Amino acid sequence: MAAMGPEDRTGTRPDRMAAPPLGQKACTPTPPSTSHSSSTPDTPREGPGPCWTNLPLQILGPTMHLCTGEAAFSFRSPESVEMDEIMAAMVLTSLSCSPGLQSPPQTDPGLQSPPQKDPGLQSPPQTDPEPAPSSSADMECGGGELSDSGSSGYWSWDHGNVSPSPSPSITEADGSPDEGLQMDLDQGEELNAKKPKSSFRGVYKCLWPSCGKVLTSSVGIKRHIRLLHLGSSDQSLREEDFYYTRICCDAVDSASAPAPAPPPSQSRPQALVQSSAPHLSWSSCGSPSGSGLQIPPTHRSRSNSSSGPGPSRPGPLSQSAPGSFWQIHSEHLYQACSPVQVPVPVPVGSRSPSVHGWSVSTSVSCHSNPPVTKARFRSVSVGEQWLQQNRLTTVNAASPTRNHCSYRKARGEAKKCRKVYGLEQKDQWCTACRWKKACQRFPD
DNA sequence: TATGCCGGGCA
DNA sequence: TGCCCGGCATA
Ligand SMILES: [Zn+2]
Repeated sequence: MAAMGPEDRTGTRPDRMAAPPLGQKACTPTPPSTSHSSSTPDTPREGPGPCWTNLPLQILGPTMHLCTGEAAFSFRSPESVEMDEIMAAMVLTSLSCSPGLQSPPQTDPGLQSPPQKDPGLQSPPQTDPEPAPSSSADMECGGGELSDSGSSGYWSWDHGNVSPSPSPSITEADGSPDEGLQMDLDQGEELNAKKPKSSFRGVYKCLWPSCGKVLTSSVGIKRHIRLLHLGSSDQSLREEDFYYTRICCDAVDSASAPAPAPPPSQSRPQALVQSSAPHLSWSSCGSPSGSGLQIPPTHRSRSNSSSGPGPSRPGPLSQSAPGSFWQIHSEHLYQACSPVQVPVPVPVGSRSPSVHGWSVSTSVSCHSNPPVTKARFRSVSVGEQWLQQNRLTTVNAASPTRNHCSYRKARGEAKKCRKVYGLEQKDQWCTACRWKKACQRFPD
């Protein structure tokens, strides 16, 4: 599944991606993933200019983001920044959802220019809405890093959330995942509730931190945001867009799926994500989790809220866990058998390996003492000896610790009486051999 | 299949 | 306790 997820998405994405020429959308998705992979250093590959900007942002911090491309933004006055944000938001909204929603006047130009839009968006708006959540989200997705992306995702929501819906919005679909993540993080409940609704296909979700309200109409959601969250202010009018997301069935599904995954990711997942694909970003998160492979065995402690996801993760865990299990098993094994001395592996019970170890410790040593010569001298005594020794050995072995390990010694290479003398000369055999016991004359 | 032995039974 | 053998594991 997991694997599929990412790929599929990528596959699907292309269309979408292509559709929105804007770097934005493309960016949103990618950044997260990349960010994960290369935490800081990498400057993203330059392909999608804007997108990459996000990366730096994460690292730098909310305000900084702008920068990748242009430090200038950082310097800007808050107001200007806000303006930018608004602009960006407008553009995004227009692109993603409905051109009609708000006519972003010139936004378009601004948007297209990759550098600006990201920066603008992220800086101000973010802080308000979901500072904390984003972080949490990050955690889940795959690594702390993601969280940053999450924040970016925040923004992404604009583009991203998009609903696959019929036409235009397609591009947005990419972004949707982000939202899903955040949402999950912040409000897992809400998501659940929403999903059903989302099934519709075009649902607008309120992104306000504590609010998960879902409305079917953009107007309604805006109204909701404006009235309940923003209050009535000039900015509020425009920022509404920032606080709601459009969700499509697809988006929802994907989002839901991924959500679980994220938790597991943490350390390794990132790698996966990266490898998998840039676009994956969120979706990738899901997939990775799905793949689960690596994940985080030990650390995952925080799987976040993810009480649920954690368990699901077994996949990954399983692997990681497996490792631990292995050790455990091995240890147990040793305990069981080795207690005595020889490291001979438990398996011994069955066969060969044990030979050296235990033979040495127990029986063999004993026999070695009584030189062959003696044995030859007389069989009778030998018989007794054999019995005694045999008993002794058993006793020693048994009492001490290893009961089990009643392994059979592996057959020694040395020729025994039987072989040496053959059936014909059975008389020549040592008593033990005659009795079908361990040969004393030719001990291993 | 032959060999080596354990485990068990019998006297 | 001594002797023998069934049966298993291994080569
Ligand atoms: Zn012998």
